[in-house]
Amino acid sequence: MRHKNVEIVAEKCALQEILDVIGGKWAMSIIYALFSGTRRFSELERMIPGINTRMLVKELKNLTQNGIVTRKVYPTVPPTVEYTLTPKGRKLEPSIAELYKWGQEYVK
Amino acid sequence: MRHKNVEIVAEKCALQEILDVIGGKWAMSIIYALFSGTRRFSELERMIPGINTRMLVKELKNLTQNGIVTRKVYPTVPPTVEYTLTPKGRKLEPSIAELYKWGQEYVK
DNA sequence: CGGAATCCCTCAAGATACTG
DNA sequence: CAGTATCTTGAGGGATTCCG
Repeated sequence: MRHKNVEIVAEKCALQEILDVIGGKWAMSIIYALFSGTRRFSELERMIPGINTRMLVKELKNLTQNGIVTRKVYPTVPPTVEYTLTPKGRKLEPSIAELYKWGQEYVK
Repeated sequence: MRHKNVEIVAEKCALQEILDVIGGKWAMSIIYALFSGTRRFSELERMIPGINTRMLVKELKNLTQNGIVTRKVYPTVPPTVEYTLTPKGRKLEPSIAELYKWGQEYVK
């Protein structure tokens, strides 16, 4: 008999927070795009094929509220808005980079 | 000017495969539970609070089809079914472990 | 024990048009 | 340019019952 005691894993808190951040369909793509540095809204839109305005806005708002990215507005005309990863967000880099590596190794 | 060229990131293939595997609400919990070794269906059910039968079945089927876990049936009465990570699945360990660490560091 | 089969429902995600 | 504002759809997920 290999497993006498079944330990409880995946207590809600940690898992939920993680999935709230990277669980969305586009969150990882956005974070990944921001690894390369600060980006404007339209840059992100062009870097991530298939995303639409509404989803980009929504995810960026979510990431901002979760303390993953910061949003900086320049009062220009037309408006300029820049998004940057926070330290908390940058700490996701190793994990996400690893996941991408895994994906590339195992896709077909 | 910091970013002359906007590189395209997050091509669909890699990202889609990754999210098909760990994007589901319970996938990460299941994979995480299997890091500790082979588990029976009912063990997983007890290790992951909040999951229900249907979702566990569904995710395990998904993970099996994606080559993340293997399913072994023993013709006993009552039936015994064991789930184990494949090498491909075990290669997710570093990334997911990192994510959990991140979650624990940054939850509240 | 390890599922399969139903029913039900919310909400994530898409498309599109409009605006300061 | 960087977003709102609507409308719509389908799939993800939950609860429950039944079965070999």
